[in-house]
Amino acid sequence: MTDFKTIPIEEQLEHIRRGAVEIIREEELEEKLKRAQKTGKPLRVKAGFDPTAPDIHVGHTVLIRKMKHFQDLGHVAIFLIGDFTGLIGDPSGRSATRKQLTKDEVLQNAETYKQQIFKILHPGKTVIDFNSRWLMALGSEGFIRLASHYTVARILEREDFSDRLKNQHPIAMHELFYPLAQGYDSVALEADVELGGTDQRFNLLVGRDLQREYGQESQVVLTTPLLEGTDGVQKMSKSLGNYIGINENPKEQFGKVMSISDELMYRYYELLTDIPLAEIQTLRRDIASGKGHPMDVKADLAVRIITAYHGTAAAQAAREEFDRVVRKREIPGDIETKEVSIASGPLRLTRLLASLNLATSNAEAQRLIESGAVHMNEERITDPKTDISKPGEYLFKVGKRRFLRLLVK
RNA sequence: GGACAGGUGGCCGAGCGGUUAAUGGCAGCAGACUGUAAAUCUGCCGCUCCUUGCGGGCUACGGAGGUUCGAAUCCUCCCCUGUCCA
Repeated sequence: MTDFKTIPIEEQLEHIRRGAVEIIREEELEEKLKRAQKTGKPLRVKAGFDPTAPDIHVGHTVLIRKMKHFQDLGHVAIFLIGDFTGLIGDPSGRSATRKQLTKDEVLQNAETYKQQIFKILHPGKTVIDFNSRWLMALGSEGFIRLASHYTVARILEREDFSDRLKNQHPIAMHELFYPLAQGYDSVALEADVELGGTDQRFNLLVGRDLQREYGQESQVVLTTPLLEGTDGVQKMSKSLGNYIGINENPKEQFGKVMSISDELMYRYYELLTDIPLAEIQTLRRDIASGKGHPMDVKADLAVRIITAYHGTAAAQAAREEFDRVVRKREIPGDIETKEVSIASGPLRLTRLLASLNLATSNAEAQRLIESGAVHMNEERITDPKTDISKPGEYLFKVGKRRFLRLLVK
């Protein structure tokens, strides 16, 4: 078995560096790796996650895949669920305080996490922990004592805080404690390395300082980029609706990957696959010279991503379905069928579309019809006053990708 | 505690007594085109009713009242945020 005890340090570093934005400090990492090799003791690599959002999208996987890289080298990955920090909640804004999670909900969310992250991580090599274990035990006295290890000026250095201060936006007291709590996690776990998105840089660095304060060797900090969402501009997030969920069905995932811009796909290649960087460069060159076709390259990317979560067969099927429905504008293989009765009189199409969830409201249905988006039995409907008055089987198509078979009785 | 500045549609951000469901941008949806749900261009973008009309009704500019024929726009009180002073 090859792992950190035998793999040359330089090779390990190379593996770790891929996709990393910053490693603070690389010399320290090298030292830690050398020591691990000498003592046979693996590094403890920690990354924290929010307990309230166990819906993982491929943006999160950039970080999780980095954990996997460490695991591949034989190190220990600690998947830390921030149930304590999540308990306090981060209102940031005037909306209602985030609801507190019960112990049961946290455990349930942890299960959901496992079910998703183990598509990437090795279950046997992953430690899952909860920060309430030690942060709860601190008590208010311990918390204030913890706070004495850091100064206000240093906390306010955080860009996000100083910006808000400058722009006259609110900063709640408890927000100042977040970096401290997170930093203390590293102390409690005696972490050698902490991974986080670039937005976490400050918090990760606080961990280094606190470890030193508590007489430990400082962790190495490795930041990963925040992946742009399908819009190509903003970071991927569920609330912006520009995400690709790893639990989504393959067809949906395929479409979403195909919807990213040609430029963005190289970034996805780099951060969401393990294809060597040199090969990605070749793909780019081939497309620029006309030797390769961006659509095919993008479809390959989609297949690779989907294979990881649903297997090869499902990925291929998704590709074929996409070819059929989107490229050739044909009818998809399996269409949902619903039934409706006209016993009480003819049905106005607009209302029907809304009730079938093919449109969000009657008004929306009318707009769709007026813009030529609605097809019934392969014929475009242009009259918003259309009624369905005869029984039979109808095939509805709304836009390019919403299909429904309707049995009218 | 005092003085001042703010709170507008999913977000950002105009409007500051009347064709204002509210300019513009982003996001979203649709159509055309295509090499894909890329790019580009165009249209739409609160809900609802019908006799589908530059139609009717309802809801909307932090909250509650008030002034006015008429308010997001003026007044009063309250809530929230920030700045400065104490």
